[in-house]
Amino acid sequence: MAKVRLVDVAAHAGVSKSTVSQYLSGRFDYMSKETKERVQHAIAELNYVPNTIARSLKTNITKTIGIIARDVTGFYTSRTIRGVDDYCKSSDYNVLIYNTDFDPDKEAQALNNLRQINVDGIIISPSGTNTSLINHFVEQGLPIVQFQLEHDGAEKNIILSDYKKAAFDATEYLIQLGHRRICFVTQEFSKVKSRKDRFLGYCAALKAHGLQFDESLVQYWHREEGFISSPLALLDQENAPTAYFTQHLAITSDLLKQLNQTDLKIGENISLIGFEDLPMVEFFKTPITVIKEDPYKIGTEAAKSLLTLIQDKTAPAKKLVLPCTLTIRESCHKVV
Amino acid sequence: MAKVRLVDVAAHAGVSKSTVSQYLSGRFDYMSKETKERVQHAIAELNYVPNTIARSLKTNITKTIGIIARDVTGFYTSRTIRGVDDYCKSSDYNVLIYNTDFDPDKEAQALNNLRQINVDGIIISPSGTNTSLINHFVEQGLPIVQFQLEHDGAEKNIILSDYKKAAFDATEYLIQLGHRRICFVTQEFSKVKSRKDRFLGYCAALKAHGLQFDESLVQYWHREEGFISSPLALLDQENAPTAYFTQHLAITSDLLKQLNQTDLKIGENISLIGFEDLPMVEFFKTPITVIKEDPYKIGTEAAKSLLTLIQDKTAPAKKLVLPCTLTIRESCHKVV
DNA sequence: TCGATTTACTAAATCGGTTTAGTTGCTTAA
DNA sequence: TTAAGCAACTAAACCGATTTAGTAAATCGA
Repeated sequence: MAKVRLVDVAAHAGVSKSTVSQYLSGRFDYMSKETKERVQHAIAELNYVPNTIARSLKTNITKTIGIIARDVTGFYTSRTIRGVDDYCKSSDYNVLIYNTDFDPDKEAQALNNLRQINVDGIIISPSGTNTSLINHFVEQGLPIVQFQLEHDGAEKNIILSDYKKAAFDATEYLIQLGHRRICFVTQEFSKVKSRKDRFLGYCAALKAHGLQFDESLVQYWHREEGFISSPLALLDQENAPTAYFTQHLAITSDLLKQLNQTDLKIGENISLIGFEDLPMVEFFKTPITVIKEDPYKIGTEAAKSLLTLIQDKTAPAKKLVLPCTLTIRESCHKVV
Repeated sequence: MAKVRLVDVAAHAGVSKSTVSQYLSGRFDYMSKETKERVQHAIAELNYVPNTIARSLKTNITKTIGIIARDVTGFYTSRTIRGVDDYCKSSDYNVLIYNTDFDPDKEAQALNNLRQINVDGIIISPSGTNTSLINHFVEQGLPIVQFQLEHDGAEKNIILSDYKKAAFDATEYLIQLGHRRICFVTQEFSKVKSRKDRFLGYCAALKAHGLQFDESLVQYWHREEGFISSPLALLDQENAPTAYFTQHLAITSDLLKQLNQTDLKIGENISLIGFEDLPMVEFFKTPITVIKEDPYKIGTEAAKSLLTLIQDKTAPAKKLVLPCTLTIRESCHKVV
């Protein structure tokens, strides 16, 4: 049973290839009702399924996009991917995934691969290292939408959360609970706007409430090396912090591990507030108060932007900033 | 700057298309060293990147596979996908994802879509409803590997965990802690071998330790409707269970919610053991003891099997059953 | 020395569609 | 009456590779 091709349908219906092709793409401009029905019948009878690859070769449209993100396994990434996928599937696009594990080389590899196989567009959580490659592709007409991380020179077509406001809100919430010394635990952020914004939000909240910014309360964490110096060490000094504000899930998790080894009780004599929601948090010893983003929505919005760009390459660049929500649970105590 | 095609390379190197093509596919059988170098040069100079689509059209090879699973967002699924993806990427295959959300229609849709776009193979966690469609595709020569769920009439090329032994081990562990009445909480399993196996393992352990099987200790859970009757109700009856053995993450989670609303203390006066590991379990009020599968490995093994099948369609069908590990945490107490 | 091999290539068909530029037979309008 | 216009198609070029069959020159064996 050889595959049924368009020619077979044409022969069976007694028309030309062109006519069948027109039929398939819904161009009925000058097609008689009778012909239309004959083609329709032939397709049904032969159980014809068009060959997508042949079509792509001619049209240069693959109906496939790629998503490049850190790790499907992650809470945030998996939800973003799900959002992207749902939106794409509803518009008949397929999505290819690429995990980068924060590795710029893998990211570059992913970008190049995706271009080589002619995807119609790419959604990427950029490391910042491949900005010029991305821009190069964009210039060549390959639509790319970014999310999660904003870097200098790459502010177009990007979906983000309102990190600054979120950090402001979280900090203010702690201040209103009576905290005066809030430890800001972050990755190095000088080159990443999305991380800097959080810091700015933190500072703004301090200022708005007449609090002095204290350099020593900014603690750094590194993806490979962990904490540069343990944030818990601060507790032994005078003017110890009463709250920790962690800037993403991995940091929250690492700090949580450390806190669990002390006698401190989170939500009683030490507070913790984190960026990004956690899975299964309802079963935690102390459910953690967090700034929630909406990764699923980020995914759908990114996909929406991308498909718009694909359909109309001249569409204006779009930067979308989604609100975050402070989700209060039990990890922050009142200070008197 | 028009795209560089194979003809351009050929012209630039002063050879024919065929020669360049041979070069690209590494068929140097009768190629002079000089020609080889000229082609190499031309490719480098023109920055030539082959058009994958054109190649696919002729070769009928897309170097793409599809994975159909429940939901990327899930702990188990995301890890399986990661395994599949890692293995595939290392062999230069791309992977397309399809989420089914346990919906057989979406599953059928996914299968049909993937076939239409000519993927080289499919990895699927089958619902059981589309067995004939799957078999039909397999007969037509499309390699398919299944995982996670085994159904009658679909026992070939499948990667599973050793559910029976795992359930035996978990049950035995509870028995050795002194439990005599263990509530087995499960989805309806009559049509799903992978679920039935767990039940058989449970029964076997009871029998091995001279315990009587009690029908009333089997409780059912349904994906949409939740518990058919609350397993907690059993606690009010005489001969109440002292332990719950939940058959997958969603059930564990639902039961956990219910238990958290009682005065019972898990690991002190009620025991809970679950199938499938949980994320962030180290931060739980009571870290749950579970039977761990290895979804990542299931993914890599599934991909490995699939690529083998793709490379050699006559390769023998392979059924792989991976061991599980009982990971003891703090949710099971001793009964005296 | 001459046909048979072998080496090193190439021409042309092919994959299965899309699309452009026609073609043909009827209607219209002047 | 006749050129223009239009409806309803179709022939053939094209997308960019792979692959088969074939060719010309060099080498080989007897």
